[in-house]
Amino acid sequence: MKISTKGRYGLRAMIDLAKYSKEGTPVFLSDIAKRQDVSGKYLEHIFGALHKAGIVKALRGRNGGYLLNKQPDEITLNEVITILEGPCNLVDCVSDAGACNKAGTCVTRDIWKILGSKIEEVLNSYTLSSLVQMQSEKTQQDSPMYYI
Amino acid sequence: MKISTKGRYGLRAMIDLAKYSKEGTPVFLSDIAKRQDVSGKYLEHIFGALHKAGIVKALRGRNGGYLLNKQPDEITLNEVITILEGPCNLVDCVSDAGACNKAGTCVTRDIWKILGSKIEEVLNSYTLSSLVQMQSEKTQQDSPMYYI
DNA sequence: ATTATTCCTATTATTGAAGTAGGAGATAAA
DNA sequence: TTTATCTCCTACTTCAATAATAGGAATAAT
Ligand code: FES
Ligand code: FES
Repeated sequence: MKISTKGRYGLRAMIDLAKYSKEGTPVFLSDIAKRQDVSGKYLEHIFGALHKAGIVKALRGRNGGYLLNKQPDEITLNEVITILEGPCNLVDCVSDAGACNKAGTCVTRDIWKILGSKIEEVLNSYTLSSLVQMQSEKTQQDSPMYYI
Repeated sequence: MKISTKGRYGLRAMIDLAKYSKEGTPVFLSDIAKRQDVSGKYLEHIFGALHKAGIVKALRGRNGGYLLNKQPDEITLNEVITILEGPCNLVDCVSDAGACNKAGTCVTRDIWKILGSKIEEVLNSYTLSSLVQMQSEKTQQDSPMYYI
């Protein structure tokens, strides 16, 4: 039960994008890759998926780059994670009853359902903008503050 | 983000064990395997782990088998799943800060922490006995009831 | 025309999951 | 005592997914 690098890198990249794309200025993938310390070539794949899902907008050609396609406070973590990791069914039979025999009477299936919806609930309670804010608060605490 | 067969089969087997081991009578692995429709050889592996973790007791030799080592209402799903799937850290850096660079300032790490503890919370709220009861209620509903 | 970007399709290497196989050790029944 | 029936242990195999890398086509500003 692990989140893959696709989900991890992708989420970090989306937060990065939310932070750095101000006023419609597209952000280079290479810059995100550098800041987040991940392979640029690999990030291309991830943004391919994000783009296909319509959550980011791409500007091609020189000085192109990526933009969020919605306001940062309208993009939940659940949306991002679902795109990159798939719907959070902990087991296949949750969405496809045919995946297990006896799915009708299996009580563990009910548990996996409950657990999956709990996870979605948590992921739905955070947006990109809330994460950006959390991050700025966090780094503010780390660096010294000067009051006049 | 999936539960492996080890966790799925293992949990179902533990529920089966809780249901069929009455009054200290050990249950054959082969019977569990038959009822749950999984490979007996594979179940041996799973019960190896469960036994090593001390959650089940084994009686060797002819007419041997397995028993729960605690009362069914004292065994939480979290305990079982943790043994079989490992602690539910969605990413490695949650338990080992060295796994990611910048773990100190990474805000997604906080999210994975929160999510992990939420999952544990849910899994801790169910025990083997509660699942056995859920199952008996479920099968009762499915079959017709006759009142006198 | 050149340069810098996204986009698209393969390819590879490594790992983990899922299960098999064969036999050793233990114990009760015959 | 022998035999049948269990758990236990180690090794092996097979398959699919992950995590990248690679090379170039399309696009658009300079
Ligand atoms: S129905 Fe899929 S695990 Fe029980
Ligand atoms: S510290 Fe591990 S994902 Fe950020």
